[in-house]
Amino acid sequence: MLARPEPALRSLDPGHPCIGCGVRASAVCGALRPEALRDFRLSGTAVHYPAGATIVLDGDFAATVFSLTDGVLRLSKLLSDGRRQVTGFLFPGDFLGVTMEPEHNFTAEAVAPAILCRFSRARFEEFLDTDPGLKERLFDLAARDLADTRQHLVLLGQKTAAERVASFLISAAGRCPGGRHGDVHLPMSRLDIADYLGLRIETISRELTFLKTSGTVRITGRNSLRILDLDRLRSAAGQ
Amino acid sequence: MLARPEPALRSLDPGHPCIGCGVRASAVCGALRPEALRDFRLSGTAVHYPAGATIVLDGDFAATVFSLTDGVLRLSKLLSDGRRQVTGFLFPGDFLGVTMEPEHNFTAEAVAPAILCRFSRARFEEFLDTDPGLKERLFDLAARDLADTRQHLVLLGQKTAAERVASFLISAAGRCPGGRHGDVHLPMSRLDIADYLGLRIETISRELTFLKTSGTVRITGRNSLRILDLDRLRSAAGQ
DNA sequence: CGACGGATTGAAGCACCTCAACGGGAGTGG
DNA sequence: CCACTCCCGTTGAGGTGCTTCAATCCGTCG
Repeated sequence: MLARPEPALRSLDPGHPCIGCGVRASAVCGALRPEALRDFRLSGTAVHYPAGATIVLDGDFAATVFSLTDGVLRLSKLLSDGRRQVTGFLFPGDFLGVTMEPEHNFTAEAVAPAILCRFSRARFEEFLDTDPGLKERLFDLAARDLADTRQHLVLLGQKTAAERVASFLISAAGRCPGGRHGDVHLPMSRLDIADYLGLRIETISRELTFLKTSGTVRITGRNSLRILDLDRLRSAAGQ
Repeated sequence: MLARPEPALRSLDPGHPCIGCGVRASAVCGALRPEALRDFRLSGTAVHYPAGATIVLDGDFAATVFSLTDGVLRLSKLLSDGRRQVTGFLFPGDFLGVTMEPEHNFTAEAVAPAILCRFSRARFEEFLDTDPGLKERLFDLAARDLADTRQHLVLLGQKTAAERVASFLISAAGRCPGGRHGDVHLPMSRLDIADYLGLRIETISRELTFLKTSGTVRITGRNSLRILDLDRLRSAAGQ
């Protein structure tokens, strides 16, 4: 079960509802044959969520799974007293519910207005049985998710505030859409970043201004910055 | 792909090499039919490691996968300057290499003398294709692993030292073998615990003595303790 | 323009770390 | 059997990195 190459994207009927989907190649759907994709798409419906909306709640029965086609989601877990750990962010092409567990084990909320392709889980499982490639794709996604989460453990358990912020910017540059020429778009708030990195918003702010004054980055807006010195940022990230 | 009940363990030939394996029911092998199990077992060999031995290294090509039949393993990731994050511990019945990725993404070392059942990955993948139950079992294991790791994120990102130690003891009581009547066996060193919890050994020590003086636990040995007040420990764990 | 919410900056506090000394059980050699 | 040693764990005292609390800034929207 080696990571296999992206399946070639075959041509679709002009009228196919997935024809305009910008994430078809990278999303799980990309693993499907065109014929299967039609059935697949017909079994799912596009749903819109405004910024701040909750898509699934931690502990909810997982009656549905989603493919994110547009927007950004924040995944988080809450302690009883309100402390929140953001476990990750989802970007277009990402799948919500990879583990196919009976209950979701995190809360998913829209950071930016989001469009998702929703499937009933029962229906989705039928596709899993029909199309072996889809199952393998899902397994690969879970494996990658696990590797990313372990890296996140290292960050939270061992890294300093400066290293956490630098690491975050590097991974954001790689994952957020629009990461050309060192331009990084940060759709989430400082509080989201803080809860993701296990820090306070003031610390995020201080570390960002330090990176700014040291000439490592240029803050180009509330939700955007440009990496000026990637080498320095990498060494600041502590590996 | 709901978590399915343990497959009933069918009777084995008296001469079968797996007949005496104490973890057959709970390990991945439990998903196999007796006929398949025989072939399976013949393709794997039992290997012994002394305490402290390295089984796999982070980044190593994953030519083999393992099922742990006896002992305890420590999984960890290293930063370049030597800081170490222990991402988890493996106990008898656990599988090493669930994600079937081309490279291991953590180092696995024996905390206590360990016996593992080793399989070539290529051979193991053949079994995956033959026995659909095995593949599902592996997926379920990966899903549980991911859920555990996310819970660990919450611990490292949000919890205080006292909460981390209490949480650790509770989960150790559930996972370590021999956890009757509140007796908890801690096969790993204080340093291992510290690196698992993102703390220093001195802090572990201080929190344990606090739990002792508050009457929550009784330290019965260097590697063992007894939980006297589980309710108090639970509330100390912060959920 | 004024008000609001998110972000930044500053000053003081504290949780955990660092450094250092001590203790105690296991193994070894006499 | 005891004495020695080593290693791991514990305890203490002082330091620091991040937090907490509070004030200010700034872009957005009415």
